[in-house]
Amino acid sequence: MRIATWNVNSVRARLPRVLDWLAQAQPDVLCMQELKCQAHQFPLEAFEDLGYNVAVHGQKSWNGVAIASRTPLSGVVSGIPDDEDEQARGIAAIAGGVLVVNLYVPNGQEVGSDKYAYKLQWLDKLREWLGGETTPDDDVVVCGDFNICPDDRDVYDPEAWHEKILCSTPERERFEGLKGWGLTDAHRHFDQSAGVYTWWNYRAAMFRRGLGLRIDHHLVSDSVLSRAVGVEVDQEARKGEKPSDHAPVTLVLGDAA
DNA sequence: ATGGCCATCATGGATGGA
Repeated sequence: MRIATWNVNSVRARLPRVLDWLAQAQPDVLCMQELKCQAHQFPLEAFEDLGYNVAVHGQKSWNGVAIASRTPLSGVVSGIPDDEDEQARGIAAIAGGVLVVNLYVPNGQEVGSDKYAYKLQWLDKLREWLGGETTPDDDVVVCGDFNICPDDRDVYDPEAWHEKILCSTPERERFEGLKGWGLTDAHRHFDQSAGVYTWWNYRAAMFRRGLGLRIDHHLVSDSVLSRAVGVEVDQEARKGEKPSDHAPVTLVLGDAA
């Protein structure tokens, strides 16, 4: 089973790239973030034509998340972590027996800003929501665009980013808190090395120069980790015409025991 | 060379992204 996450930066602007990637990579599940459209604007038929069932949580202009799955989705929940949140940043569903939680964590803009406070509060609420929804004894994958570099190995220039947005200690503490609840950063489990990135700024030829950040993650429960074979970042998808600024990241699971 | 982009809504330029 392959569970991918990809911040597509507009599903409508990116549709040909996303469909090409789906046809080629053949994930069982694709979690998308930054749809930048309402649910009724989502190009549903194109996904269904490729054999995917889709659950969409959208909003006008910004944010928006969706889960596409080859097997039917059940128990779809949106409005994560908070029903009152007007921003469409979380959707969860059971796919192939696994609870898949797809997140687009707020960016935070700048440490100390109102948006930064919202980000930290959002992450605190997420932790509460998870505890109320499931337990780490279940098959759980919490994935998406976390907008957090867990440690300095995930940053092309740690000095320049020291305590900056995406790298500040309070953000990293929230990430560690999710791990403390009972989840494991799947990529880091398999690869201790520095310099594996999932996002590269469009500006300044950052991708060509290999200067990026690792901010898209799979946090998995122990039962999922025991089935995991590896995590793949598809840098090819960041090349070519009209790419997203994020690469798709795929958690690969072996056959269920 | 430390700056370079891109999408949305709208139809110029502000806003947001990370």
